[in-house]
Amino acid sequence: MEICPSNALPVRIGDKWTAWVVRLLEHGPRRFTELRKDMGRVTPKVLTETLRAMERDGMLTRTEFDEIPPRVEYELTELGHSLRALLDHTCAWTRENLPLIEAARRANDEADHARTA
Amino acid sequence: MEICPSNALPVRIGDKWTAWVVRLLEHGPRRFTELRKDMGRVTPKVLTETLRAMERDGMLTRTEFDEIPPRVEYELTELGHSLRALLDHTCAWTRENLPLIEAARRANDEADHARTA
DNA sequence: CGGGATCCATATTGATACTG
DNA sequence: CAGTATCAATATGGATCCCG
Repeated sequence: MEICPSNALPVRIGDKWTAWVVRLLEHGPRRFTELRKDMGRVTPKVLTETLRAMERDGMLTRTEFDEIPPRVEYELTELGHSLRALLDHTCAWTRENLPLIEAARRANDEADHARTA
Repeated sequence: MEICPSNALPVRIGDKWTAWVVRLLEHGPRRFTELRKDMGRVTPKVLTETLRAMERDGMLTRTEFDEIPPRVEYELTELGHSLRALLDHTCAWTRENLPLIEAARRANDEADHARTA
């Protein structure tokens, strides 16, 4: 799945991994390890922190099943889905404008380099 | 001027002060000290960093006038104004949803507290 | 006036190892 | 499987002082 470049710049939803989690949950509940495997390199600690923060803010629910081996599922709430809509919007903006930003950056860096040289 | 609560949660545009700068420049160019005075407590170092980063990304222009005492003006570019539009959108989302987030937070914190007690 | 330079406090993220 | 615990690295922001 392609995550939009919003992770690169310049709009951030929550902390570093929040947007990613929203994307991975947008089509239904997922398990801890599924999330972990689909997100670049997240340590379990950081993923747990992210999920707990999102749960606290009402963005998702955590459901623990009483089985062995254990199973826990995370699912977006309505509020979480509303956040997804906002994410879509910022992704659209980023897709449209990131090339302009990168062009400006290249131009400015080149100018700086010319002045230094 | 009332800045929207997006500084609090959960969407961030650029670094900590970027959104603030966009707001302060949306009606025209401003000078360094004007910006500084209107933004809570920013040290000149951090404000300079913020402005330089935004300039590099093509969000604003920096114009130096050859006068004594020195005068420098910062002004949003078209790209900067487009960022302002995105900011408006995220502010609207936040205004709508922040109460829900805070309610969820209170509810969860209360539940945790009850479990601890 | 508009910063630059230096040093410091803290928040955020990651690495690694271990467990009910 | 789904985490927790501990420790370390780093990025960010701030304090303070100084200068052309």
